[in-house]
Amino acid sequence: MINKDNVTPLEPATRTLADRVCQQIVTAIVKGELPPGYKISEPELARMYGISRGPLREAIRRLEGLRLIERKPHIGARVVKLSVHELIEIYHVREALEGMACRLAAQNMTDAEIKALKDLLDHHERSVEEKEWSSYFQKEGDLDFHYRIVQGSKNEKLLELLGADLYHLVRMYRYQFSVSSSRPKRALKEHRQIIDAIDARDPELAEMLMRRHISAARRNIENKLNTVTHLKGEKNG
Amino acid sequence: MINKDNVTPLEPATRTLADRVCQQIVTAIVKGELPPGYKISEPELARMYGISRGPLREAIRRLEGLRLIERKPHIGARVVKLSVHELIEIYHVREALEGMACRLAAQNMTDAEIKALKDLLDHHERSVEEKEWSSYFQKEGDLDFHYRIVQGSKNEKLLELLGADLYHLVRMYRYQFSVSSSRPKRALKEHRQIIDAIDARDPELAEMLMRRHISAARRNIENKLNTVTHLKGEKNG
DNA sequence: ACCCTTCACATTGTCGACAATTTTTATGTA
DNA sequence: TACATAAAAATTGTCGACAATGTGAAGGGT
Repeated sequence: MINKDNVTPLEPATRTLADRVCQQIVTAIVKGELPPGYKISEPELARMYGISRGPLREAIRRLEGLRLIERKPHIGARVVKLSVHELIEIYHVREALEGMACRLAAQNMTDAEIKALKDLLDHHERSVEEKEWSSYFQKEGDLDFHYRIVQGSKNEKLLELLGADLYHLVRMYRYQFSVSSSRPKRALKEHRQIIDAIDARDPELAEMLMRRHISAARRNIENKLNTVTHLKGEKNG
Repeated sequence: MINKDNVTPLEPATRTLADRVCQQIVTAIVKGELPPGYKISEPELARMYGISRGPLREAIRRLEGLRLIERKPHIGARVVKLSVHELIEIYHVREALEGMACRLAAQNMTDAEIKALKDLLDHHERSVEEKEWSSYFQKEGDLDFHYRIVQGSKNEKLLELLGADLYHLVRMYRYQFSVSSSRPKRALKEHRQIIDAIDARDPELAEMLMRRHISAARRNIENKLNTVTHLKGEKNG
């Protein structure tokens, strides 16, 4: 179930053990190496990452706060189960939150940040043409764009909520079902419209375009996944 | 600095030590018994709550996720510092999130829930008349109302974000500066308007009223605190 | 064959001790 | 007196061991 080769063997870099291992586990969960519903065995993970159970348990408590695992006292922790319903909920919340972020970004983003974001879109466009987006754009590039908009809103709380609690889950879904196929080109076009509205310092238009963008993504997911009826990773109950 | 009498001496109730202590610390922080900027000493707190450092550190990791303390590796954890700017940010986020929640509540709340919420407002009104609201309504009653609306939205993610990440901080602010004085009566009136709109199953109106309600509360805070220029609890740097 | 009880095992929860790092204190020099 | 250096104390990070709880298998009774 778990491939030890995928585990970076504890780079003795910075910070503390619990922090590093926490980040490693986040990545493992997002990429599906620790599949949904998987029972977190403390001895097993501790052995795998070469640390003691103390720091590992601290990491688990942090993962719990990130809503990536669910824990029951005296029973154990499991990787969160994915449900279409929950993903749809997240997209509704993103619509409200990122709509607001986009409006604020049109007011507060610096010209330099706007320029950098346009350059990023150029890079995305080249990636799409070179057909390498399946590995990058589809998984990370899109959230890069959204994350920068939220940063541009200059609202720290907004950044915390979206960055810490929602984007991990979105990335998780994206890695596990490869959603969006005909969307990328369309999404890129919508991204251009959004950054143009921000560049024009038009908050209302920027918010409206972002809400429509996320709403379209949500409907795309609804259509794709309602036909499948239920999900892939139904093992490990 | 810390009054040991305020610490419930470890009720051997349910769950695990770390969970109970975590909840106790949350309350202590919200009520200001652990003041903003206070240095969390692991040995001190462990002795105070009568537990070992192991569970306490897990609790601290959880507190960190709740944004109630900030932690630096090898240095320690401190209770978050309050800033007017941050509080204003939170109210902006609440405007977007609870506006959405209120719209959804008008669609998804059951008749029984609406009835119960109206009863709660009746109770609040009596409390206000009996002048006992300074201890209850001002601190907890208002958030009771808002929390139930969010519950009524039937969106779990929304409930998590507001309940886990924002309301603790709002309660913290409320306990520490006693904001809102002429507001309660006005707020109660606005609450009635909101529940009426929900009862009428009018999502757009409900959202608009909620946004206006939170926006008014935010402006009230801005006016109150901008004149004071800076905050009370500036000790414990 | 089915179900309940009991016992052994595995896992989670908690603790005290040691190692690593930071902060404070003491000391000597300009 | 002021400042830099270095030793000392305190605090955080990590570990291994023990206790408490939950899980599952074996055995006996209906």
